[in-house]
Amino acid sequence: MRALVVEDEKRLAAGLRNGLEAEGFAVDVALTGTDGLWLAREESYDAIVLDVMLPGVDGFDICSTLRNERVWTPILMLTARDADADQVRALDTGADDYLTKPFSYAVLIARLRALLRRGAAERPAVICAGDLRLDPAARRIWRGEVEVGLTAREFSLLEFLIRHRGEAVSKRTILDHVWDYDFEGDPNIVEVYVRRLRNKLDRPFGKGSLQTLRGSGYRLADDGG
Amino acid sequence: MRALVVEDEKRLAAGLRNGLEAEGFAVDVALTGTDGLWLAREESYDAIVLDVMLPGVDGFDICSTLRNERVWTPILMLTARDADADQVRALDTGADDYLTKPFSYAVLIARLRALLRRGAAERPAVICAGDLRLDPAARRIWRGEVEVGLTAREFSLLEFLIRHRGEAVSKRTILDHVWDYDFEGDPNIVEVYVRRLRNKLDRPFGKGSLQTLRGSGYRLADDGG
DNA sequence: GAACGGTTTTCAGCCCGCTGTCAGAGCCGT
DNA sequence: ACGGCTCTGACAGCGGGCTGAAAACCGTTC
Repeated sequence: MRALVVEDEKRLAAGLRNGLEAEGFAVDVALTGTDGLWLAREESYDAIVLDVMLPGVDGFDICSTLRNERVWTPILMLTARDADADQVRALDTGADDYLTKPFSYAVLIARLRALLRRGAAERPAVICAGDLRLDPAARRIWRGEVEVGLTAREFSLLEFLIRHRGEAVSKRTILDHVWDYDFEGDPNIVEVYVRRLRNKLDRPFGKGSLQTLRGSGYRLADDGG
Repeated sequence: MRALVVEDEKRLAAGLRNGLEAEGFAVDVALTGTDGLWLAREESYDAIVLDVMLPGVDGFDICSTLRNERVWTPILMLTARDADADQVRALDTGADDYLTKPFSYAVLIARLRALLRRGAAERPAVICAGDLRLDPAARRIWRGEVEVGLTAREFSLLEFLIRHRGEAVSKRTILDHVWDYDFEGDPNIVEVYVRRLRNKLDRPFGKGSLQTLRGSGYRLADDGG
């Protein structure tokens, strides 16, 4: 379990590191908001403990930035005791829980564990193949930073392919999974829809992620093209 | 301070009543899960102590039912020592803390006081999606600064959507949650109500937060439009 | 009980765009 | 050059969703 602590008070930061490490976490500490944001983006943590009061980029900024970038790592915010508004704002900007200072480590750990348990299950992960991103819950697709609109059938097909990225999938398999399993129409429909996906996801971006394996089906490149 | 104790072992129930009353709590005791749930709903407590092992409706059921009904009274669950899974499940179903049997009254009281301190303020009073705000307790809605009046059904629908903001929700799911789960009328009703929400919340403000995902349902933009 | 305002549900018609089909051209391995 | 896949553009039908209105329902008031 890796945790990131973003906290500018050095004493508190050190205390948190010790407390969490004693509980078996691997801990990184960032002393500024900028560093914190950078680490949160670059590394992959199971949880983030975030002080709201930071010089420069504050906790709210970091939190909303991460959420905007679709980073769903569980975030526990540390707020000042008397600032009620902070707590509302913490949850609004996308934090999963908050703790008012001062707090005991026992409580912190308990909350963090609760978050971790909910954590991942909460929202099904977005699936990526290179710079192709698919959010199953929201039913949204991005190629790099631009969102691409797909119809229901196009979405199902892409979802199937991206879940099997890097694998060869036969036309028959696709028909069974994306169309009704008893579909008895023209298998050419798959070619038609592959083409539609290419037109929306590959051609405009100069990519070639959706490969034809003549005689044995199709494959979505696992690096997204 | 009013506390509810839900516990079927009479000796333990009596002990808890004495211990808590000695600490200045006004205590109600329920000996069955059904009674406990009923009391928790009807009365207003500052804390609930809930045994997981109950004949009939058990502690988990009570807890999740209450949370679903948006009753956020702090809940302390009493679990069996060796059942690790119970403790996880306790927190997952929405309990705020748990205690393994056997326990000392001193610890119970201490934990309970800790819960009370965090207490009700814990849960966000309002849910937001961008500049769309919903106050579940007060049953009020604002778009930006202006309050919008909704009927009961409109409110339920919006509440459901805003709790799933950013996610695609199918018409069937909506029917199950906003209408009776066994609703057998015309699903067109959802379209009708979506339209009413749009007329009240989007159109007058030049927004388009309530999107149609043809073939797969609706989605409330998580930035509110 | 009758009248009434508001809410909820049903209904029928319309529209648009998704879906699946097809025929012809293109491509590839043999 | 040939035969089988695959690609491509066009097209017609269908059905999902939208809309306005009317009917059923429900709680209130007289």
